[in-house]
Amino acid sequence: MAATVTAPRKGSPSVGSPPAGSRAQRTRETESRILAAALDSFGTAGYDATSLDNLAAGLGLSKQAILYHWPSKAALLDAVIDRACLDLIVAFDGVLTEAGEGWERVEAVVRAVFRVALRRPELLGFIREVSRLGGDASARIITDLEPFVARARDYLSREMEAGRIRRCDPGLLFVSAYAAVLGAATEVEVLRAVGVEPTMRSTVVRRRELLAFLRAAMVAEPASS
Amino acid sequence: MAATVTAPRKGSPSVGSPPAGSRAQRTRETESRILAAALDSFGTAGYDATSLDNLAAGLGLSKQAILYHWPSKAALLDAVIDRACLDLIVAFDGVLTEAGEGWERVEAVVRAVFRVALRRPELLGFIREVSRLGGDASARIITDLEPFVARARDYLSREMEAGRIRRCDPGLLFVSAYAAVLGAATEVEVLRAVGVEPTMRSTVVRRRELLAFLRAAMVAEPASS
DNA sequence: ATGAATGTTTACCACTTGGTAAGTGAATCG
DNA sequence: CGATTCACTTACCAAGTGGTAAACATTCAT
Repeated sequence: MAATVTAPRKGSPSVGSPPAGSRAQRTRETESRILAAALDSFGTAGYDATSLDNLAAGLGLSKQAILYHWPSKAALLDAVIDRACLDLIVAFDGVLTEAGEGWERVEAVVRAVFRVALRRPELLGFIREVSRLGGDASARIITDLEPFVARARDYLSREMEAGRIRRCDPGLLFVSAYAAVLGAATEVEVLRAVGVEPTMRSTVVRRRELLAFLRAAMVAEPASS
Repeated sequence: MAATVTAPRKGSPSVGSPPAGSRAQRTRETESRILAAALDSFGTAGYDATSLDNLAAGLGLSKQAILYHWPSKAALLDAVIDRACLDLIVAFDGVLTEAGEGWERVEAVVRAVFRVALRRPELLGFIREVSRLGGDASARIITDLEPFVARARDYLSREMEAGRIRRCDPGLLFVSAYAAVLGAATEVEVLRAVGVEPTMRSTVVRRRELLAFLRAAMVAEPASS
């Protein structure tokens, strides 16, 4: 654009100039940047409120650069869904495989959710947004997260079997817990409504409160503090 | 809706011919119809995905008819918010004033929420949508529902005082319960994900399950079956 | 009846939307 | 080296978007 770069050799600090790696590598990186920006915007502003033009401008690209990598906005959404689900699985995989049994593990998962809610709020917002959009998008996210959900349900079933968690329909228990956790982690507006400013400090309190709530609701034997 | 009006002169078969009442009355009715349609569309399709043209067309009006009653789409949203909050307060007022003490009353509220979720799903969807939009809209809904929320919080405080409900921060307990209830009532996509088809029958089971969940989480003394 | 207020429509506008077509400069490959 | 593929841009479009202006019909007050 500005400089007369004939021999990039030495990474000129301007944007887009320095060819960092192989072509395929740079392409992948561009796609990754687009996906990250789209995930952010979809998850915060919403899908409808996100225009390809704005998205591209924020990345220093033109809209057609995006449409080169994906044929349509809907296709981009699909790609973002896959990416978001991958991120989620990565974020939770550790907690789901390690972590102890019974309540301990549930607590670890809740802590993981709050960690994600703090560090990457757009990710949870995006899940909400997609399930709001319905249709193909919802179907896709369900498919993507199916193994994940299955593990959670199986885990709950086993814990019930072992008598460590109150016996009930594991699917419905999962929904209740999911709703409570995601809500407590993301519904900042509601928090404001009840007079709780969502600061970092209050988040800690909120998490503790939610854990007590969940513990009381899920654990089988009455837990004497 | 069709016949028996005074003398529509020649009843042109087109819509909107029969003048039902006084002018002011008909105006109010038109505004009410617009608000109802907007609430429905905002609550299901979403605010951004709802165009004034479509909205008007669905009512047999033109877009400008809407813009006559409210100066902008944002102003219409405000009006819809007020209306939705009014509907909510009406729907819950009975349960909040009548209904017994302690757990009994919580249960009555949860039943009311599920009733609303079944009969008027768009209403709860709209609340979600507005809190997602943030900004002025969220502020308005918070203001509108403030007395409502205050009553709920006060109630929880009193019940804790009386030892009927587990002692904790009433605001945070409210959030947890709110998230769990609204989620269980509205997150049909998540339900599908865990293999629960949201039929009328399963809704009953879901409500019972949620009540058990909430009861375990909230009630102070260990409730023997 | 007459004139004003009211509710609504047609016409129009500037702007944005997702998407297409064609062109361009650089990296890659024969 | 030359040809080609690749990643991307500029130019453009038809279909909407919320919103304005003005004309029109009906109802109300006088």
